[in-house]
Amino acid sequence: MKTQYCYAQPHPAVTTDIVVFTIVDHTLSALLIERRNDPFKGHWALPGGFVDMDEDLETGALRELREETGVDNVYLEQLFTFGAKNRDPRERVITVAYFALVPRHLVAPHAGSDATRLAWHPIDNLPALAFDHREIIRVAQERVSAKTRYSTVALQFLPEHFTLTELQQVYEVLRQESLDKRNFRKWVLALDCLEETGNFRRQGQHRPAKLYRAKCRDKVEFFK
Amino acid sequence: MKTQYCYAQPHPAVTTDIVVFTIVDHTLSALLIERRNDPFKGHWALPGGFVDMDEDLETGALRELREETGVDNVYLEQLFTFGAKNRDPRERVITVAYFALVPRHLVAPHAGSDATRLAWHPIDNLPALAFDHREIIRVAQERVSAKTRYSTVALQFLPEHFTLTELQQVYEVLRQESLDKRNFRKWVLALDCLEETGNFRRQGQHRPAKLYRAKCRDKVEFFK
DNA sequence: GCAAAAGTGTTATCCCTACACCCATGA
DNA sequence: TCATGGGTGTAGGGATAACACTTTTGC
Repeated sequence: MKTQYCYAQPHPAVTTDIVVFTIVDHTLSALLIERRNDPFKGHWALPGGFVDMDEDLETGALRELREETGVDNVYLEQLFTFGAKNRDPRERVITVAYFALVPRHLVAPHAGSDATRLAWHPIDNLPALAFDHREIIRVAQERVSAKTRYSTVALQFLPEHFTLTELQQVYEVLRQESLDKRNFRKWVLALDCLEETGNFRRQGQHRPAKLYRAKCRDKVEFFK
Repeated sequence: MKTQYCYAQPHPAVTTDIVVFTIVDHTLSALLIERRNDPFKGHWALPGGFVDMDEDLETGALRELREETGVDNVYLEQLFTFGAKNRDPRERVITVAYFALVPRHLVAPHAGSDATRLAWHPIDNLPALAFDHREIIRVAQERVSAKTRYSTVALQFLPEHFTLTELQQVYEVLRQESLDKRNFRKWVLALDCLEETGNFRRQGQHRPAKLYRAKCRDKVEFFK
């Protein structure tokens, strides 16, 4: 006999979905999984899945991320909860959406055990998406862009050591505008969140760049 | 035979809880209901309840608010989803928290049909609260305070017509600091969100105050 | 006429913006 | 020596912050 879970009142299913952002080739990109089953078979979707009864929401999101993409140890923040009554054709599903920011090259996403396809997609050229995932990505992008204006989230896109030019490029991608190099450096150094590592990156036939590190990595600070 | 709702996988219960804020006597206050049943019988709690299967989340929050407090037609915004695995001793309950901002005196909250007690409580002097509702209120307060810095949410605490002094008091309560009258007026008028009604409020033995109105009530705008 | 809150401008300071050239390296 | 990106300072303008007195009313 099949196990059943019964309640006096109807209960919705609850999932987490995670918008994993990174920057690929100067473009904000999201990590998507190709669905192998209906509904939306063949469409791309956000990593995510059902919340276990004995895990917190954020723990569930991290677990899904690890299981489905191999991505681990990243910045994660709750985004919004999407619960339109018909957003899933099967049953009532409420999803608590998160976004994660990861440094490109530092994480090597790989499909989970069911060997689904996994790929980075530039957010301004997304394929057909399952459910309301396009809307979720849109909201996530807005949130991340907004947060670059009053916090240090942008650092989460970079590995431990980075140059100021790399950091500036992150800001330029997120804010969709080019920034003045001198003003950017003055501003970002005045935040007092960075420190020189003392080392340099030498690449190409030009002057080596100073490497910086966040004074407090994994703590996003607010300013203004 | 009792109706049962059965699923192949365990499902959590999903509720909405609403932090209704207003300003009473120069103090930010939240609307609370005294619980008449266990768990937390006799403690105070946020209005809220289970989401119906055929209503959207925000619709559910508005319905609960109306049913339990009589509050209707107010500014409502999703806050955060709280889903710690043991936050409700009965079963797994995930709550999508909202906050509402209401003009004092304009809404006349009254207890719902079950005649529970209902009262405004200053947020810096809260009674014993049920579940994690104190934490939810804390997060809501932070969010509202933060939003006054870059949006016109503060207008939602006032009725249609108000004086600049009243508006300044709202800002002072939310930002917990006193503001310079001349600078405040210059700043708020420069936002170009207000217009004079042409009428005056005369009260007390002093010069009457010009009444203003939001150019676009019920649209919260961002600036900076 | 007096108490009480409404209303109103100017100045100094700080921050943001615009802008151009020298430096260190590898080929 | 040349090509390439790394690195640096200053001046002007706009926004913010500090600050005090006159106006209108009810009693």
